[in-house]
Amino acid sequence: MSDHVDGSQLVSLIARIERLEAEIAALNGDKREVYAEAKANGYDVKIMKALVSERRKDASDLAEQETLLDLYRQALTRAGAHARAA
Amino acid sequence: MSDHVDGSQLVSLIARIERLEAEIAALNGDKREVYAEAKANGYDVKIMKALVSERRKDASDLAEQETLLDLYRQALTRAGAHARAA
Amino acid sequence: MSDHVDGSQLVSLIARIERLEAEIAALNGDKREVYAEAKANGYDVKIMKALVSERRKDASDLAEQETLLDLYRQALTRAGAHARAA
Amino acid sequence: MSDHVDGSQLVSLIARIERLEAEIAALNGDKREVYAEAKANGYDVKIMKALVSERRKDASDLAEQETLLDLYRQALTRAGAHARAA
DNA sequence: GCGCATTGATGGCTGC
DNA sequence: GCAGCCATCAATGCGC
Repeated sequence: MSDHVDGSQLVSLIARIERLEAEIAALNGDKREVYAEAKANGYDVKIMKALVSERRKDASDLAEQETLLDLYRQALTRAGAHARAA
Repeated sequence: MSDHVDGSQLVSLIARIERLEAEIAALNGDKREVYAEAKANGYDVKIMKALVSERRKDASDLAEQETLLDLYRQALTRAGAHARAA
Repeated sequence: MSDHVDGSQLVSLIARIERLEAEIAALNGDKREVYAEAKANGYDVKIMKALVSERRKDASDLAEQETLLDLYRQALTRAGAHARAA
Repeated sequence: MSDHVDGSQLVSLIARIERLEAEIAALNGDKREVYAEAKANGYDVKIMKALVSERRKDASDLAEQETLLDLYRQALTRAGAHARAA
């Protein structure tokens, strides 16, 4: 009897999860529609996505560790690393 | 002057996208909470996720191409293919 | 002078990474070719991939926690959860 | 008898795929080692990955559609879109 | 040209 | 408490 799982609680949990996933799927559908509309109005969807992604990053990175990245880039340049560091 | 993009329309589109993404993020947060609650009640989250995933597949696959997969499995078994087809 | 990165070491590390990534890309190309060949011989690529994936799982899961998954499935069935736990 | 699959050919194909996947897995292991070594030498792995990714992109994008992206950025700026296009 | 499948990147979780 | 690992999510590339 010990390997007996409380079904009704599990049902409830699973139901909540599936409800949330359904809502998420719906919203993703909406996103797709917005992009479709954008394209219909002559915008380049790929670029728009890049822009959104950029804004998402900027929001979190707070001016960023760009500094360190620059430093590495310079180090790479100084040392050579020509032709894709082959 | 042709490479001039209608800013206000773009703003609107981007805003709608970002709104949708925010809602999706919130729902994903909710999902995480539900799983946390499940875990707190002694359920195995990994298994639960497998179950949800399974139900998702079943919903779409409608009895499935299981047939063909079985056929391939049998072919593999018949011909040998022991120890991971090494 | 402290924010000075040793360029030659970085170059070496990056070069090794890029070498590895190039080899991986090549092997992925080979995989694609094998699948193309399979398709040319009348096999269903999608099913084959499912099979390979299945074997990969089986290899790691070692008979698995199928037990617990079954238990959850049963609990769900017992309690109802009809129509996708709506 | 028609739903009979040539087992030995399938075995061979699957075996080749699994061989390739094993090699790829090994190389990915090597990559992980290189990054671990980098970290041990004081490099910031996350930044290094960003750098590698950047170089990967640069290689393919050939100077890029940066132009259009800039245009969109400007349009956005002109029109307002303050505070994350809320 | 669209949708899907794989691959790469980020973030959460677990073990030390 | 942090580092390493794993699982999820976004993004690119391929096939239909």
